Amino acid sequence: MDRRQQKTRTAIYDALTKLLRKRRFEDITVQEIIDEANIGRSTFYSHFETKDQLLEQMCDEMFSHVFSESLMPEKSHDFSANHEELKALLEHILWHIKDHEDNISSIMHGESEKLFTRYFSGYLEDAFGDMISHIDIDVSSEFKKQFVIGSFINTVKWWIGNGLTQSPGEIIDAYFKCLVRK
Amino acid sequence: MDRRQQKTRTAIYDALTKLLRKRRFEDITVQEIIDEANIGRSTFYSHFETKDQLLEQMCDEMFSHVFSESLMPEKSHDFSANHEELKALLEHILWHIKDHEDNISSIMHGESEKLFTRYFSGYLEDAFGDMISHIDIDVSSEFKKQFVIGSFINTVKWWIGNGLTQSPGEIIDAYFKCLVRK
DNA sequence: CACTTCCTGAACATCGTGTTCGGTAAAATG
DNA sequence: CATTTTACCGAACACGATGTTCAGGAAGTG
Repeated sequence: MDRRQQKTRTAIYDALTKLLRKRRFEDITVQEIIDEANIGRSTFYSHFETKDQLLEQMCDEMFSHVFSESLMPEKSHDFSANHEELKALLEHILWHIKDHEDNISSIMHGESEKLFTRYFSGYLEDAFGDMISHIDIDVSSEFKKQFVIGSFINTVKWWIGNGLTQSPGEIIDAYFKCLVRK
Repeated sequence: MDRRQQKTRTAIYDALTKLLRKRRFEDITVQEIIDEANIGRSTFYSHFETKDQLLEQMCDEMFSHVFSESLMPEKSHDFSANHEELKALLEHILWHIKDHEDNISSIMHGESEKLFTRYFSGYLEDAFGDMISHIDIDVSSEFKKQFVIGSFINTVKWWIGNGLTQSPGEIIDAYFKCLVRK
């Protein structure tokens, strides 16, 4: 790919990231992004059709980094071993989130938060998949799924909202303590 | 208050409610609301400064209905009695939500969903208050609060998103089964 | 019947969006 | 190198939504 394209692309990403630290996405103007990135107006529109598309592509890229590097565990037939692997996997994801703290925190306001939830939720359905079926509670599996995944995402959002104060390990421990109640 | 004011006010509310059934709040135009309400442009702006203010006031009114009629239980010193009262209170709220199904469902998209969460969360902090301190898990009380309230709101959102298929009683039962794991 | 308050709607200024296009600079090609 | 292709630039433009203003008409009040 042309170097020039790369340059403007990252200039735009960097500009948006910087602006997102100060205000919500919906309050940021295309012109501001253009000025911050120091590019021409038509250049912006030759790269992205709209401001929303920019956000989506930027998130796509970021989340694929966060999640793709977190490989799914091999599924053994031993449930408790699986359970430990799941905890390790989730903790691993939290570490990745911590790595991208700067970008993720700024995205977690306004409309863009929903993108996060959607991505995360899709990913977790796979991760939690058969763990959920092993939970022995007398409620529909749909409800179980909603409860387990929803409360996990919530917890992560809460963690991010508080500036990632605790360590990933602490969060995972606390979450499973609340969920499993051994 | 002047009857005319009342009329235009409810005309505006009704118009917005109707439009919200079809698209998200952020995609609705002031002019559309005006046309749907069949009022003059300047009339709208003499009642509300902006579109957002309209939404906020409308939600204020609705949520105060939903929650104000749900009185807090008297706090006894018997925890398990308190617990039953809490379940009854929560079920009561869900019934109120069901009553306002039409309005609430349309509000639960886009930015307005956050208003719901904020209101609900504030209300639940009171409701769950001392119940949370009685849960014996070795995690910080902040975390407990986040987990309990967050997962409840999630559940309710999920319920609403699915068209309030189950009965309030079923939802409360399922929620407490997952939470308490007796 | 006065008198006050509210509604009306056209006209206007303002702002953000997205497009167009002739010109310039920088890569790629051979 | 010389040539061709490609990306960037930015001013100008059309468009649509927002919010304000104001003079005149309609509806409540006493």
